[in-house]
Amino acid sequence: MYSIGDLSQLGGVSPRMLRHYHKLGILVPAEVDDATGYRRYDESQLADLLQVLVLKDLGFALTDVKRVVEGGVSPSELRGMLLLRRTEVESELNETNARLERVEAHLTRLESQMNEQSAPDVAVTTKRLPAVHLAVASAISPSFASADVGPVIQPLYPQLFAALDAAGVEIAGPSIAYYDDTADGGIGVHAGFPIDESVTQVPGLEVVDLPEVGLAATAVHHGDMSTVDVDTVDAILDWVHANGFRTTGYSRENYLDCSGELAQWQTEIQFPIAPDPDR
Amino acid sequence: MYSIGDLSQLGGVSPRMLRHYHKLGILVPAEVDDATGYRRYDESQLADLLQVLVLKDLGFALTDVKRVVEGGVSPSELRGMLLLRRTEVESELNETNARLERVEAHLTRLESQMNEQSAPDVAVTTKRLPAVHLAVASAISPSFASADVGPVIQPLYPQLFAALDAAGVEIAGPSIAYYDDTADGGIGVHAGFPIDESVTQVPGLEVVDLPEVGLAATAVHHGDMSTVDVDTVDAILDWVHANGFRTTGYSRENYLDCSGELAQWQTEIQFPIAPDPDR
DNA sequence: GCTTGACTCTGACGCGGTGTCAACCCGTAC
DNA sequence: GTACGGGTTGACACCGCGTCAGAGTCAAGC
Repeated sequence: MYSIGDLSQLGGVSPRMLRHYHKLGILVPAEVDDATGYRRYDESQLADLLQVLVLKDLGFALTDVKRVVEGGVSPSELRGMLLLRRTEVESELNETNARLERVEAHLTRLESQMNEQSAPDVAVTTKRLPAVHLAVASAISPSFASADVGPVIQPLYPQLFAALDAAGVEIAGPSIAYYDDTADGGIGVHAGFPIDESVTQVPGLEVVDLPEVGLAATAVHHGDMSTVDVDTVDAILDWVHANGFRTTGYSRENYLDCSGELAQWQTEIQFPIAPDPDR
Repeated sequence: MYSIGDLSQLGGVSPRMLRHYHKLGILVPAEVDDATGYRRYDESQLADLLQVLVLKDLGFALTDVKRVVEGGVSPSELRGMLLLRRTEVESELNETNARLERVEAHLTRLESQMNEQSAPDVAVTTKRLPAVHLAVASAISPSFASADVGPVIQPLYPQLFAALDAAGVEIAGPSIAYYDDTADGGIGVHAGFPIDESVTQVPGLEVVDLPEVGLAATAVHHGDMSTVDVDTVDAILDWVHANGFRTTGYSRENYLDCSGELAQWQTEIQFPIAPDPDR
C-alpha cells in the first residue's frame, strides 16, 4: 500500500495530479479511508500509473488515456490511435521546424539590418487597391521577366497617347500596367491610363474596370525598370512569404513618376495577397 | 478606415481576437465610436496587425508581442529575444522528435505483439524492494556479462553454505546476488543469503544490510542464467526506457527457485529505477 | 418609414493540464 | 500542548481562442 505521497514520489508526479487522475477516474485509489479521505494505492497501481504516464508522454489527452487504461480499447483500435497520433506528431514536427526556420530567418534579417546601420532599401507596405477605370492597350510577352516585358510594353505608350489624344479623352492619373495569362501560355501585358468614369469607349483602345483588390503588398521601385525583378519584386515576395501571406495574382504597376530621367522614375509594384492558410 | 470585420478578413484573424488585442492594448483601434462602441481601424493599422501576427507566428506570447509592437524593445533586445526563442524552439523540436520516436516504437511493438498472437514472454513489473539483512561472499568479475559473472559467482555458494553451516546460522530466504563497481574498474559480485536480523557476524562472510529500493523494475528469468542477458535483462531495460525511466544502479538477483533442474530455475532480476528527468 | 439581414457590441464560459494557495484535519514526536 | 509533516477539499490562475447569448446598429430594399 502506498500513500499519495509515496506514489507521487515513485512516479515522479505531483500529488495534485494523482488527485486529478482520481477525480477523472483515470487512476482510482484501491482504498479511500471513509473517515479521513486519505487515498491508499495498491502496489499494482504503480504499474497503472506508469502506463498513464507513458501514454501521456506519447501526447495523448487524458480522456484518451482514460479509455485505454480502462481497457475499453482493442489492440487494433489502439493501433489506429497510435497511427493517428503519429501523423499528428509528424505535422507538429513540421510546424515546429518551419517555425524554427522563420525564427532564424527573422534573426539573420535583423542582424544584417543592425550591421548595415541602414534602413531597408525597399519599404514594403500593404494597402487596399481601389477599383480603377482604364483605357488600355495590350500586347503579349513570352514571360513575366522584366527583360521580356520591357520591349513589349514600351511601344504601347505611343499607341495610348495617340488614341487618347485622337479621342479627346483626358488622362486622369498616372499610368497603370497589369498582367494576365493568355490561352497559349504567354503573358498578357496591359498598359493603360485612368480615365473618367463617364468615358466607356475609346477608339483603338479597350476600356476596362480593374476590380478593387482587398489587400496588396506594395513597394516603390526607384529608377530603371530593368532592375525591378531583383531590386523590388524579390523584396516584396520575400516580405509576403515572411509575413505569412501568399500572392493571389500578377502584380500591377503604378507609374507614379516617370516624367524625368529614367533614374528618377518611381513605380509602385503592387501584388494582391491573402493570408496563407498553410501559414 | 476599416471596420473590425474588414480588418479581420484582411488579416485572417477572428474579430474576437481583434477585440482581445484591443483589450490587451496590443492593437488599439484608431477610433472608437462613443455612442456605439464600434471600433474603427486606420489603414496603417493593418501593418501593425501583420507585425503582431508575424511575432505570434514565431511563437512569442502576447505579452512579448505587446512589448515589441509598443516599441519598448531595442533591436539588440529583440535579437536576444529571438535567440532565446530559437533555443526554445530547438528544444521543442527535439522533444517532438523524441515523442515521434516513442510513438513509432510503441507502434512497432504493438504490431509485432499483434502478429505474434502471443503475450509478451517477459512480464516486467515494478515493485519496492525491501531492505534485507544478508551474509555475503564476494568476488570480482571483469564485466557484467553473464558469461563472465557465471564462473565467478558459482564458487561463492559452496563458500556460503560452508560458512553458514559452520556458524550455525539459519538461511532465512532465497539467495540474493548484487553487484557494484570496484576501484580498479572491475565488477564486484556479491552472493548472499538473508539471515536473521539478530545475527551481526558470520566468520568468513560479510554481513551487510542492503537498503530498501523505492522503485525497481523486475522480471522473472526462467532457466539457465547464461541466457539472462538476452532473455530478460534486455527486456527489462527496454521496458525501463520505453516507460520513461532510467536505471539507477546495478541489478539485484533473487534466486526464487533453484532447487531442481537448471531449466526449472526461476530468478527474479531487479533493477532500481527512477523517473528519467530527460523524459 | 419599416423590415430584414448582416454586422457589432459586451460579457461570460469552456477547454486542458498544471501550479499554487488557503483553510482545515490527522497523527506523531518533543 | 504544540509544532511539524503529512493528508484533505476547494478555488483561482494561466493562455489563446472558440462560441454563445442578448442587445444594439447599420444599410439596403420595400
